[in-house]
Amino acid sequence: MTASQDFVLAQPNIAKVSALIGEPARAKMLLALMGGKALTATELALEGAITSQTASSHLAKMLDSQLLVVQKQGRHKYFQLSSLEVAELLEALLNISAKVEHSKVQTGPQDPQLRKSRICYDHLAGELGVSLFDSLKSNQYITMQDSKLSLRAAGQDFFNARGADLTQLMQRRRPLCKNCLDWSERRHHLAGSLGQWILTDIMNQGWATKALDSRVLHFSDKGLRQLVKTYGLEAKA
Amino acid sequence: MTASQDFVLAQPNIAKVSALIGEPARAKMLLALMGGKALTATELALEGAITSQTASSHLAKMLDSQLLVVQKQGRHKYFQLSSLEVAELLEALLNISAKVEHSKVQTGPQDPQLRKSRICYDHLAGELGVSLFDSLKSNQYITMQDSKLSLRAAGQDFFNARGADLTQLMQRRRPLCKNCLDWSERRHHLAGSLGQWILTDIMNQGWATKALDSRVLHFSDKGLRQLVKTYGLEAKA
DNA sequence: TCGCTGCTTCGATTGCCATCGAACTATGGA
DNA sequence: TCCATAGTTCGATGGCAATCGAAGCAGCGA
Repeated sequence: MTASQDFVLAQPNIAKVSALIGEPARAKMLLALMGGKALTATELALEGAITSQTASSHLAKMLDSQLLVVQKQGRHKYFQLSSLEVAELLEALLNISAKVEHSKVQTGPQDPQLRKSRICYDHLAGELGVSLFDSLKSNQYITMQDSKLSLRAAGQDFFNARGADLTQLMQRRRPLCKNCLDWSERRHHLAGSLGQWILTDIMNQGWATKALDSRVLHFSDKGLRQLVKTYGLEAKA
Repeated sequence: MTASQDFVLAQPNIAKVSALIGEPARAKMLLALMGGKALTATELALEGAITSQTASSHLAKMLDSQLLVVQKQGRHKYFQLSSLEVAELLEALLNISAKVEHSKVQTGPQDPQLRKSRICYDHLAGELGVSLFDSLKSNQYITMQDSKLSLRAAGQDFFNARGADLTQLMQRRRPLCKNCLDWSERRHHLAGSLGQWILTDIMNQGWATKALDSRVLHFSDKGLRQLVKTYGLEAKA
């Protein structure tokens, strides 16, 4: 054998991972897991609209290639995305796909709930997510330069006053503020550890509840008013 | 028909795009295009190790879903990735795939050339890319906070002196400095419009030439010395 | 002990799609 | 005008992988 033959092309095999996501049933399961909540095999089978046998086979494959992780609890198995990177990969795919489909004369109607406010793995997305981000910017709490975000002094005061432990948030490896392109709105919303804190806070305050079966976030009337008041959201045109 | 039925689940179809990339021959073609250069249908067929008929069918599909764009020149067709976003998606896939394969006992040897220095769509990657980035940081030309990069005054002077038109670079929509995780090194290198400028400069100075058939960048001895001297790279351990 | 439910394994079926040979069109050069 | 090359279209083939029924295993409660 020649040495040069041995050294031909050793790129990571992106086809394998991509083919996994490329199967419709698996894609549906993965998107369901973008809600951030761990789901059982049966729930995921429902999401994928397939029988539990088929789902079992799919889930085994996704575990094997480490897209998912699993926790066993009694006779249930709870699946989750294995890492933030997987969520980010899915987000990148959502964006490209949304763009492609948009240019091809919009077909079906968008789910208005999903469009209004949804969970993007661990932070708030959709119309409300975008408005909130706009508001933070117009208050100069957060400024953007070259698509990089900074939390200004006023913003630090604001979030400290709301009870966020910014020093602790900053110590994490992931950035404090990060923008995340929204596939339904084609504008940015706030990700990063601060984005995560805001969503947690919304839940803790009881302003909204997660839908059981999707990524939709349901705000109560009161919760929505509180959100608008707290962050000074613009009323929607 | 009930209204609620109409509104069920209207997420972008990520499976379609992902399935496209999930086919090995197509994946190879896309990775070849990560070199940034436009390639003809025949060249891409070679990359994918398939006949031109098959390649034609694949290319038509990728054009249709707007992963690629094409320019006709006489009897040749030159294909390119359609946007920076597609390149970023591929990069995300490379990273996840590299991580997965790494955890499964490294199989084949990595191509040492590819590992040393390669083109990542429009900027320099591989060992040299990482060293260069490290050097820019240790000189305080660029600083990192929360994984966000800033070009400091000293760095602005440095690049201005090298003939970069920073004001023009900053006016583009994409960020000036952006870090990009390197799948072979598992560390960051410099992307963004400045990263692009550096690669262009390397080529203009004649320090390196693109390999005809891959993403590998070949530095001449002299070019490499110049690069090391100019950017003050550390000698490799 | 029994039965219910969550999940997995096995095997047979099915349908899709990548593949290539052959034949075709189009461009450019001699 | 004729030939070589780039790319496409068509049709037949083959292989792979998703699917589900049936059967099995494993917790859990009564």
